[in-house]
Amino acid sequence: MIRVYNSLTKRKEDFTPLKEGEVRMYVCGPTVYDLSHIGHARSAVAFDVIYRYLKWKGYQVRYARNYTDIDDKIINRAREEGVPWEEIARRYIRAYDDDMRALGVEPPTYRPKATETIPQIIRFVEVLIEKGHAYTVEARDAEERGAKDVYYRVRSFPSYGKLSGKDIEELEAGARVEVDERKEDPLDFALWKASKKGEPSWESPWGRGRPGWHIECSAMSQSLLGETLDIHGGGKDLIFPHHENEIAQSEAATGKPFVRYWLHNGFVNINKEKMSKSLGNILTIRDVLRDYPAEAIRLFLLSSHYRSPIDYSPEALNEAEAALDRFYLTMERMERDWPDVVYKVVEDEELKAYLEPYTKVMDDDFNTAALIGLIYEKVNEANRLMDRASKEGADDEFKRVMPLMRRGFVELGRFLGLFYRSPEWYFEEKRKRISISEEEIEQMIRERDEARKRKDWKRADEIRAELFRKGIVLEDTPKGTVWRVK
RNA sequence: GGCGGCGUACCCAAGUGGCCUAAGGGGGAGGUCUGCAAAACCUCUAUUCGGCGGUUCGAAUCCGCCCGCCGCCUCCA
Repeated sequence: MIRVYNSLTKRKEDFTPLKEGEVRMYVCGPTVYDLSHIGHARSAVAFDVIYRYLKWKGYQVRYARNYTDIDDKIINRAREEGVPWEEIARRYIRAYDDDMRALGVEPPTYRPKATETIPQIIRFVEVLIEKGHAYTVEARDAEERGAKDVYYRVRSFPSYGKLSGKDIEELEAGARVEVDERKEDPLDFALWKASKKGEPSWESPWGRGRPGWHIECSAMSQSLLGETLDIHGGGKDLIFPHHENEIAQSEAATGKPFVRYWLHNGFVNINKEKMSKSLGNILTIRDVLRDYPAEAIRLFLLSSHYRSPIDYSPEALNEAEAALDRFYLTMERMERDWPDVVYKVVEDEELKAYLEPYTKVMDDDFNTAALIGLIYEKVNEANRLMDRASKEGADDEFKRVMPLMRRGFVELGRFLGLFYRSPEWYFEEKRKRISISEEEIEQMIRERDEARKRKDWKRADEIRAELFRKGIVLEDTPKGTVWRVK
């Protein structure tokens, strides 16, 4: 039984999807007006693991993650650059997709765009008006005469505030939004905005206009996944007002519960501070990808629980990379030194029993941090067993356990998106980061071997030190000298 | 001001009533191996979980107060 922390009830609950064996999940994707940062990566990776884990557990999962491709920020950006807004949206959707691919994030089942959901959005707004949850007002500065804005009537939804724990009266009192006399209530939010001159617009019953931000998620999730979702995710900062408003829209329109389990991921901080444009400490996914292997970034992100804040630092990424090296070094040793043992086929039942402790921590609110801890205990154990076997020979227990371990790593890696490569592939990738050629390295190693044969330790150590400066580590093994990237 | 979260070793980070006399990674000290290293392994590095009280047979885990940090309340992953 999977248990999840539900932001709505603020408790961990047993996870039972509405329809047995099927999970419908929706996660708020990016507004595509700029390159995505490491915080977007965290959200995407966290829900990627949840998605994969649910599938791995045997659920049939339908997962939607949207692109908000129409928004003030996109329009502003287009204006600044003097290009059509569509171009901005297209450019950053592509950039986001590239980043996700680099990070090994699986594409969701559906990737809807707001601009491709306009008819559903319009229909949704109409329903809200029909049911008395929305009203139109005369638009200001509209391009088209007589065009209307549509607002959601927050007071018409009694449980408004149930997700964010906010009290409508207190929100009212502390409202920082500028007063707009056309609105019945300062808290009312836009469902549809009449477009101004030069803005993108669509035909609607209220004249040419464009959708508000919150409505697109309600409309997209409903049209793709139905009226009640099992899981809805996003960053913690979306709880209010975005997700609160989604609930108000969807539940007012359908009369049914919108979401069974609300999941929210924590932030990536830099020096304990939230990343923000104003602080100028935004770190794009690309920035980080330039300095570290994508898998190390994933390991860093998954080494903390998804709800906790994590602090980004070069040291933290270096540690993640070192830990990954350790894993692949061990895997390499297993496959290279004990091929007859580790590749032995393991029975499904046996594997299942072996993985039990691992799935137990994942079942507990997707605790990837604890899982990674367990994996590294096994890395240690694998090395210990191999140390012993190489001295005393491989006994039956060794032959039984080693294939399970190898297979276990691979299996767990399937939903973590980690530990799934061959060691050759992993180290090959690291080699791309160094400037010295393999021929040069081999040449220097041969030279060093000569020196070693002469017992010219001084010269041998010089060569080793020189390679080290170039990012190459040498290891003298009984089978000869091997090298790898630092 | 309202709402929410966090504070575990030198650093990162699990654990949230008894498997904890507290995982895992990094770092440090010593050792095995080695020409010396590296890698790997072994031992050590929190009798203690921000502080003070309380509940309990039993608390890092529950409750209260205090201290410190952070987020949301406006666009935001």
